[in-house]
Amino acid sequence: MRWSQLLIPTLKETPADAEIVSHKLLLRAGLIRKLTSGLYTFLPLAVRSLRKVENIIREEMNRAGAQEILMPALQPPEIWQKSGRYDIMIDVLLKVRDRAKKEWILGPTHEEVVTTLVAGEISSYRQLPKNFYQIQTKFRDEIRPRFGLMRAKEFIMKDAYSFDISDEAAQVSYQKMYQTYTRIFQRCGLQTVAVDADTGAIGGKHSHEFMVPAETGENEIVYCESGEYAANIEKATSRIQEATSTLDTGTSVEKFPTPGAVTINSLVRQPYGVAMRDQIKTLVYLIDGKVTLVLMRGDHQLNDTKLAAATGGTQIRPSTPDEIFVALGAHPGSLGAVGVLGVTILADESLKNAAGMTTGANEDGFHFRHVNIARDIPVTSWHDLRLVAAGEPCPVTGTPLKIRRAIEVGHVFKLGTKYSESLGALFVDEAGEKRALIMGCYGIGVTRTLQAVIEQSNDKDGIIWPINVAPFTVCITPLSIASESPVMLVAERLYQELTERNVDVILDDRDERPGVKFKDSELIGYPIRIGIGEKSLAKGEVEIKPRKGSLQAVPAHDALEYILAYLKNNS
RNA sequence: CGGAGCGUAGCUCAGCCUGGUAGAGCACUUGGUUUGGGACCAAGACGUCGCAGGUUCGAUUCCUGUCGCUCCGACCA
Repeated sequence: MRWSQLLIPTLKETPADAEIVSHKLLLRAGLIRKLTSGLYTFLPLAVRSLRKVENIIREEMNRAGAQEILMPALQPPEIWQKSGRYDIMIDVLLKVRDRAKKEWILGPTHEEVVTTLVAGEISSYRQLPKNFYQIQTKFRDEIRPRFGLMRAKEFIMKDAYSFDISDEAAQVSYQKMYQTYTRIFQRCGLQTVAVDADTGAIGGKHSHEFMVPAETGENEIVYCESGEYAANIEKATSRIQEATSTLDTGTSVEKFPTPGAVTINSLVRQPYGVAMRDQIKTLVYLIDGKVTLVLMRGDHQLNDTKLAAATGGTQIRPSTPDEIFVALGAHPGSLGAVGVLGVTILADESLKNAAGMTTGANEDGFHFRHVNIARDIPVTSWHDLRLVAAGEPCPVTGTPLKIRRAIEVGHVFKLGTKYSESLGALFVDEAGEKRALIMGCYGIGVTRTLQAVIEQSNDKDGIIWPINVAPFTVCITPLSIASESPVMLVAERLYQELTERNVDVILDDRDERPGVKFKDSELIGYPIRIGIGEKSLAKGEVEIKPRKGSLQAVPAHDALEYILAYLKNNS
């Protein structure tokens, strides 16, 4: 392609509404433009890279035996009611109405549609296993779209769904996708880490997320440097530290005045001097309308996701001070669970056997001490509810855990029979029995992956595209564009030759000064630039500048071979 | 949904406090000079100052409302 004919609106200045480097570069390099919050137009260069990412995904999915289909983005609400997700996902569903005022859903994901398809078309174990995928636009009513393509109302996703006859077979499908994802991201030039993850509203038993480590990521991952353990912080656990006081002095619970002391920290200070880990923090939550007490050790933080997973609740929020006063007769800061009856009490595992603890007395200005949790608190059930903190022992190796931020680009789930049962996707097994299909689902945020590549690969001058997903692989930069000049003749010849070898090449035929051309090519980040100017051409040379390497003067007649060799060795 | 900030030329922003009908740089058009790292000179075009009310002789400026955008949060008692 010739640069002068493409819409590549590069910017010298950063648009005001971009916050993170990849978003700034998407705008500055002329890849995207915002229509409105969370909605973007992809310009020619972005489309080229996007198609390359999509094709890598297609090749690898096909290699893994998956079949590409294309499902409607517009979906009937009835199937969402059948699966039960119409209510659970109500907040993210975008809805439209047709002329008859009938409601439709703009699909945020396609478990319901694909399961409906399979329910109708697959009926025997002989037809299994199957894996169907599509690359399609998804719609989600995000609370707050942000960071360009990272979290948008409309985005492109590759979603795949596997159907198997047994858990063992489903495990094979899952593993195959796990490996496929690893290959896909590798080919896109992305470094990813696979981590244990919570399954959230999709449901299911196990899942892994593919994470791109980045300071600007919206997720936190917990990992052990040995590589033995990595998990999303929502799911992460650590070995329980045995620092909690378990000394049962035999002393019975004693109420003592604590005027004005309404935080963990204020009880740590004198005159009380109670260590954080010797306190019980009592949190009050409203879970599906029911008041629930959640007990944590004073030095621990509650992990909301674990709470949701432990209770199976869908509507979870902290109670308001007023609701708390009605339920417990005291205000936040003086709450406790000693002797509380008729209310569900969930406690974190780290409090098991805890004794000699201090907690609120449900009377403003008073706390209890010498609390023996087994003796004094009617705990309904025990759970792992803790938010893991850096430095805690790894559950596998015991060495200190680390935490870093990351961008989620892929997610694989074992779904089990949640959807096949609710939507009637049954098959007849070898024995003639009707059973529900075992499902898995596998997503890749295609547009997010594109931005994650940029977030991970850039420098002060601009994007550094990995060869496999660059909008153009080679940029030819003639420093004069007079049509019969020696410079332009060499440029045109190389352009022809590279095109004939199926190399994606752009010829910068703009009538611009050299500085402008160099800056633009570096901002956009083509993997290789071929500079052709009168000076070097006088010596019979052209200048080959890999985006992340140093400039090489190469004889003009060797340039083609040099580039082909470079591409072969670096992609 | 709560909090904070911002809406002035295609982009980045100034002007507003102290009201008198709008500016700079970049980009764009024309001409000229330039031409190996985001050129220079000259001329030109581009604005319902987000929108709607109010105050005022007069509002980009002050007040109210509204819409949009960005960020933080939606959580620990």
